[in-house]
Amino acid sequence: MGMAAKSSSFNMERFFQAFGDNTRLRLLNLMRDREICVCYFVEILGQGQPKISRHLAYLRRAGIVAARRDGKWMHYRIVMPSNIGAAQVLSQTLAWLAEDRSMQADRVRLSKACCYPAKFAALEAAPLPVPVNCSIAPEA
Amino acid sequence: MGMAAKSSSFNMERFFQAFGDNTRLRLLNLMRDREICVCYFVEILGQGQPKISRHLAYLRRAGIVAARRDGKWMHYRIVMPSNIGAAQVLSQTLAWLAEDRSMQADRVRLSKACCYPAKFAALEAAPLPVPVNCSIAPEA
DNA sequence: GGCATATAGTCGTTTTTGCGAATATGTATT
DNA sequence: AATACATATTCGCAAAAACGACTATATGCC
Repeated sequence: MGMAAKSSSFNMERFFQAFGDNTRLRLLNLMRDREICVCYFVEILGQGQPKISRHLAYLRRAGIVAARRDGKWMHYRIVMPSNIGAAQVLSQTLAWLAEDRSMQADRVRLSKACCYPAKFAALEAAPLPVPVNCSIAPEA
Repeated sequence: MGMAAKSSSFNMERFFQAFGDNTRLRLLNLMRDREICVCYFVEILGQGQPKISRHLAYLRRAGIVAARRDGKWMHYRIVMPSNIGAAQVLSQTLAWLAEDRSMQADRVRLSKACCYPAKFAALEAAPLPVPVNCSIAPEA
């Protein structure tokens, strides 16, 4: 009694464009299994905060990540699109990112920052990233 | 025995950008299981020939398709990238395209054009698309 | 309220992309 | 070699994307 997937109407062009930028790929790689707050992205990628925020907004509009406010901090996490094809491509891509050298390097820096946040002035008071299972997107 | 995949050095950004355009997605969908000559693309998509050629060149430079000359005609086919992650994402994407309504419509038009090429002035003399198995890309 | 902090959004500019029109190349035919 | 045909490439422009600098908003704390 399942309902057939509405695979039309989904904008595949836009979906793939979201992956067509290295900064966004790096953000997704960091969020692969954790919910992370913006200041960590800024610290790990070493890029300006407005740039990070803009790319996160891009991913949010594309339905690939979701945000959660926690006081002053905003936490971002990956959400699986309800479109089946999109979800499969996203999963596959996340697995691919995990194999990439430079993406692994980002993850190493993230681990270090999580262990010793006090060493990064900007992270001293920030909430630590928290493991998550990628949630399913609410009805588009 | 086996050689480990060189997953670094591959430009993921560029790879995904190749999918970030509807014309290119339509071309890939048509090539899903056949080698097709340019005049068919032009006829089925109803777009100018230079535009089609430019997008095919884009896909070729991205290592996603290969071309074969046959007299006056150029035939294009999908090639699986040697990068494992890329190959998996490509396969997944082709399967996704097969589910999409408008992509299915393109395929229907292609089938009709193949059955009655004489009905399309431009295809009268052109070589028919030929089924292929996606070949593996030669060493990058 | 006033100030500090974390993040988001705007503005103007630079870069990149996609396009149609025109042109060039390569192949077959005569 | 002249021509015709299929395809590729170039050129100039318009639209879109990405960026840094700046400004705006939201929250917490005194």
